[in-house]
Amino acid sequence: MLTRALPKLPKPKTSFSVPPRTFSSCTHCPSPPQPAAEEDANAVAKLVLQSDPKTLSEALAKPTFQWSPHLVDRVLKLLWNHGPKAVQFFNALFRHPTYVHSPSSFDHAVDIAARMRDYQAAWALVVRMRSLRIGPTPKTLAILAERYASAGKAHRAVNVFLSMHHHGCRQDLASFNTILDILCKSRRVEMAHNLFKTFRSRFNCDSVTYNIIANGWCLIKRPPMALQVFKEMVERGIMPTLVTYNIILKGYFMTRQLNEAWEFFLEMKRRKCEIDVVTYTTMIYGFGVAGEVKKSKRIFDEMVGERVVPNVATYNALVHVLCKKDNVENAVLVFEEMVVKGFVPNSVSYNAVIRGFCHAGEMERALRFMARMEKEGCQPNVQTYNVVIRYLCDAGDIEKGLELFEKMADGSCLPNLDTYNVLISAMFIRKKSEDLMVAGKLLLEMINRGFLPRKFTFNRVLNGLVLTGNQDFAREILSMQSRCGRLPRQLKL
DNA sequence: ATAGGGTTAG
Repeated sequence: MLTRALPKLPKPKTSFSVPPRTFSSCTHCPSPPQPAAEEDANAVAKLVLQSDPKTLSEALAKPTFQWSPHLVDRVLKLLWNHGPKAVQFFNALFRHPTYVHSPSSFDHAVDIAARMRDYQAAWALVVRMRSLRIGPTPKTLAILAERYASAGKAHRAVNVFLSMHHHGCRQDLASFNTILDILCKSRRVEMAHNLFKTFRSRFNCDSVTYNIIANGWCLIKRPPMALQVFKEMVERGIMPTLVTYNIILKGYFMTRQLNEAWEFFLEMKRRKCEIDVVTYTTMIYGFGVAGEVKKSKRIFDEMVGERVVPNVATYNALVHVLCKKDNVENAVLVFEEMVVKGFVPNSVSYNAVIRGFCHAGEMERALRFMARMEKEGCQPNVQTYNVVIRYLCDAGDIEKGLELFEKMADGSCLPNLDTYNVLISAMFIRKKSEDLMVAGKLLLEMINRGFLPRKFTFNRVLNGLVLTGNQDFAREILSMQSRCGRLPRQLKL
């Protein structure tokens, strides 16, 4: 029996439960940040995208702009997918006669520079924060560590943590938990576990620490290791929480151990856990994705019967499952039910339905749903565009895909790495010389925007250009590739 | 930015 394999555990401490916020995000009552700020940010982003870097400082110094940390942060977020422009904007404001950057804007700038792997620029900003005596904060260093980890430089991430005190930050339990989480989320769980074992006596590790490590093992599909962490936690007198249980539960689903997940869920009930909306959402999603849609729906009903109130994430899980394993029409019914009950769908909800339509080959309905999304005040995001563009191209409507892509250029939703990859792949469908020229153009454009194409993408485009007789353009891309630090492969031109 | 549930695809 599985339950016998579970360590003997005390009844978990239940996390503090927040009352459901069904109507708190009503569309008629906009949240605090002034609606005007959003339009200002869009206007500034557009201006930055269009202007010559040399005259940008002057333009930004004009009294038309009321600079505030919030506005600067908004603009940086809009320019997120155009790193060089974002950095230009941030630097140009240094020359403003009165405005001084806030720590949070610095953090965004550090993030953007580090994401482009310009660590020198990122550290220069850290130094500048220090001389202005506004940082770096532990968050700044966490951002840097995260960028190192996701660039495959986990050791440098650890070094950032180990040398925190050199930057005027305290090494405490919170920063320790953060670095462990960063390592785990970039799948360096073994390294996280080792760091944990090395330093656990120095910090008063808590349930959060153990939960982070347990979650890490689940992420790389090793629930047995998570259970071991669980056991060790109990042995050391740290009470598991509902979060711990929810982590293990999801771990079983990730390894497709449905029976174990079900048994674990029953065990949670037996141990009188106060099963919450996260537990139920995990169950609904887990069974649904595994194809057990009826069980998903039954669990949804059970939740309601138990007076656990679903939220948008719960509905999103169900909508996703119905799109994938049932059919879009039923997903739409659940979506409408959610709306009727007063829940405000978010971009995840809309994207799930849009993907459902795309998958069912209903491109017109997907596009109409996208328009509805916009009308209801939920701006289509880059994921929305990526899905629709991908399916339009797959369906052979490459012109329409390109058209949508052009629409993104105005700055309200700039294309990201995935968008470029999707579109470049689409340029191979028709095997037309002109399409390959477009692919080459897109490749150069993405590099100019701070994205580093994979070697695979370079090779594919190079091959395509050579095969269609565009040798000159291929040469240009090859030289760009070597400037990007990617080894140019042998190619006869 | 100290932990858990919805954004990927056959």
